[in-house]
Amino acid sequence: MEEKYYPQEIEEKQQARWAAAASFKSTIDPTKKKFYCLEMLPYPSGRIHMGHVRNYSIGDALSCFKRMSGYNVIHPMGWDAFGMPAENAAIKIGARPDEWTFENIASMRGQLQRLGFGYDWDREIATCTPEYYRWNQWFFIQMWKKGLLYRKNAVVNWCVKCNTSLANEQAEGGFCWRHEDTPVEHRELEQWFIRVTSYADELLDSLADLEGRWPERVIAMQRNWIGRSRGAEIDFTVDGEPERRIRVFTTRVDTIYGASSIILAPEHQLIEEWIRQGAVSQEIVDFNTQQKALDIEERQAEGREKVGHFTGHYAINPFNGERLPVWTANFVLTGYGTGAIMAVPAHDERDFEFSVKYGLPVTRVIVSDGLSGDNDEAVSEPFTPKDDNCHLIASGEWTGMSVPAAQSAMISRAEERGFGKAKVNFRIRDWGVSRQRAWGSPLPFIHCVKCGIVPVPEESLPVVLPPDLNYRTQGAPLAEHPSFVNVPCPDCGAPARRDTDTMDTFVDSSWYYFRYCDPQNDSLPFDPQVASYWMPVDQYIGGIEHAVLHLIYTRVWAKIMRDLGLITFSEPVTRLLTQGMVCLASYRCEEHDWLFPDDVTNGNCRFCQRPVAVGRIEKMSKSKKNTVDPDEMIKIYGADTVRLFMLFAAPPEKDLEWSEAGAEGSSRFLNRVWRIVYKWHDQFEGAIEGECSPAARALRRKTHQTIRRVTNDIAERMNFNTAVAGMMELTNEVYAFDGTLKNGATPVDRFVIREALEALARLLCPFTPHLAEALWANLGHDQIVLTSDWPDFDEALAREEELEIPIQLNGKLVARIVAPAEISDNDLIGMALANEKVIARLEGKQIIKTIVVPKRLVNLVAK
RNA sequence: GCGAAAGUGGCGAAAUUGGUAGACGCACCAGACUUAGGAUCUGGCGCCUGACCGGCGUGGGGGUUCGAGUCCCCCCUUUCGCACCA
Repeated sequence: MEEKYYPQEIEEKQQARWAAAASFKSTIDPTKKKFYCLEMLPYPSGRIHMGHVRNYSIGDALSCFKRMSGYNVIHPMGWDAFGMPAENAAIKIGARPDEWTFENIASMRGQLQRLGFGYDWDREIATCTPEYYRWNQWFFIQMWKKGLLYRKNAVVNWCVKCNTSLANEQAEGGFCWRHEDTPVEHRELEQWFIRVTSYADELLDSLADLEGRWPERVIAMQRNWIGRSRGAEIDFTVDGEPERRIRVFTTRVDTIYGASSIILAPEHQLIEEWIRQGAVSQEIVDFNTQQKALDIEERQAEGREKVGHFTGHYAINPFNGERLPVWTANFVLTGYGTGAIMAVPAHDERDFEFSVKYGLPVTRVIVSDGLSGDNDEAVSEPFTPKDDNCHLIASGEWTGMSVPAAQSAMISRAEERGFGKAKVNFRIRDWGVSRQRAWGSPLPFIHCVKCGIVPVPEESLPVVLPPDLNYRTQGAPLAEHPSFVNVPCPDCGAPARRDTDTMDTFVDSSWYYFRYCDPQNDSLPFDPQVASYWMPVDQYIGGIEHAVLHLIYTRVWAKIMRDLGLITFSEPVTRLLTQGMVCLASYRCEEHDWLFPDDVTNGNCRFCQRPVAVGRIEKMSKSKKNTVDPDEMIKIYGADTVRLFMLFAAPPEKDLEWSEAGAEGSSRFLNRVWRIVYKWHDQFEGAIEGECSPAARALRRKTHQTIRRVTNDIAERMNFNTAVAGMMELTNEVYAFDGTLKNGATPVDRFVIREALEALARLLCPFTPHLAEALWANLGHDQIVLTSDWPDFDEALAREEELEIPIQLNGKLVARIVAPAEISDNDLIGMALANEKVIARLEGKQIIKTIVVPKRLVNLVAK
């Protein structure tokens, strides 16, 4: 054994041993319980960053622990390999996207291997290979046949930087998800859509099953995103044109007697029609033109003023025959509900604001129970509770009914009379999956003038992306590739055109982890039998940023696969952990923007000498110039230290601040472990279990307690940070015991030390696998420790013999006494009462009550 | 504005069921070893009080309890998500 710890040497050597032994290869074994541990696959940008290191350190620690605990673990890795950066490289430097991508994959795979993560590389996939995207195409054809995929002309979100359309999830808040400073535009395009809305109810309802297993935050975000609201659609006829109806959506049909106007979105088709017919004033025409010209950002600007105009038309309230003015206004959204609302100013904040501004009447129709309520007094603010402690007033025959009762009764009436019906609306939309990019999965469809849209026959899949595309063109590279575009129609043989869009890359990541189960299959995306062994994923680990992107799409995809008969379950991910970000302080100069730490001297900008705002601690990012390169840290400290720090510095779901001093602390600990193992590794001859000295017994106890604690911290809570703290304590105890052996160690002492060090080596496996492996070998073992058993502990040896028991007087600590662990309550009280401090403090007082919590404390209540 | 989470030493954090607040680590201080140490080992380290004794202490205020970081109510702050969704 080397006297000093040389991490780089050890790491290379142990990685070679694992590779030679195929330590992380997984195969189906029906006799063993499986555990599928999955981390979100990276985009092959070229370099891994600290966020990846953290993500994968967590996953690897758990995988290793589960493997050692007897599970048949599958722990795969792959590449989300389609996407914009490769295409940009093609445009900027003339690279071939496939070559560029595979080079990046090779270098990142090397980085992951140097970190020693235990992946089964035989299962590796890259989503840009025809062997993979072929199955995207296959899925699309199955969905098309089932009506789950369709094509329509639609107004879509368009990012000018990506130069493509985006799904709603990718344009949240009006900005592109990849370019947070770029507002999306509206464009009208013919697009492919996946019918996500037909799963909306199920997506929402089964979130309840994920509670306790998925982070509350993610569940809340998905609930909000799906956004189900139950209400009714009610038809108002246009006054004077009884055949023409305006359908509104409302969740508060009970307030309909308080409606004082009907408001249409500027894009509403009736407005368009009236404009065509010249049935509205020039004012309305101008307003309409102006509103439609605004982009999403402008329309959503904070505090935007509500603006509207009276159209000159009226509509009839079907419940009471009242004649209501029809307006058009900017705050009514075209994409939600019917694009038309009934405004009830007394019971809706937006309607109130609008109606007050334009002098529309405000009529109360709901009041709290116990109040009579009338409309003699002006309404000063809207009253919006929806609970059943309110009832209706001034509402004809419905007056006096509770809100929920009125809602169902009024919907029934509308249904009877044919002017309305119950209706559930969702915020979530169908998933727009067309992308006007070339580096993506081609769509397996052919457009024929005679036959329409014809799917490519399954036996001719995959539709391969041509390797010789010209990316440096104004137009679409795929459309400019004649032999790709011009194909005969599979049905009639006439000349036809291939679809030249590609799929959203979120399609690739929606099902990639199913492919890991059966990565070579060339007749199906995966064998259902094989998937039924490994799936669902037991633990998924990744960033929160995918809460309503990937994590919704992948739930949808599983339900689609279930309906295609490929799987029998509906939720693909049993447990989800969203790890915190890796952060570092950032620096910003008002003139030179973000600065590297090296460009800040004495708090001033190196370029302009202006004082630098010592920025907030922010997520590491290139644009903020606060990144730390994992490779450099590995060179300095070794992979084990970097991994240990990632797990020790904070609990996994919390943000973590990278700290060089903290990394040094982790390194110091590993060196400390190494040194004590070095000191003892050849001292175990004649070691024998036997009667221990008190100090030796204490160390044994600590060893067994530590095994118990580390096991529990990982298995029950995934609190790797406290597990590490436990191992540090054990190490400290070994040093303390070592310090007591000035006069030499007995054979029993040697046994106890070996037991502690072997336990430590095995407990370290999930955290610092290379070091653990090297220690294990140096302790005289031939087999690979990472694939050996997790240590057991002996409850009897872990049990404390004596306990320090705090004595409280009226809940305040007055003394601590040391008592045998198994002492009776009465004896413990006796010891407490005999304590000097207790006697002094009790003087002149009477004990009223005594509380004993066995093994924890004694509380004397006295007056 | 709505929703969610969080607030504990100089710092990162522990405290698993209401039961010794601050484990473990960083930084700092002292001692030992040493030619030297930014190595290593040992000790100290919430605040006030010179030490003891004692008092205070988990964002602030109230409450429940023998006992509250933990449970309940009100308030403040921060972070995150949503943001005209009728």
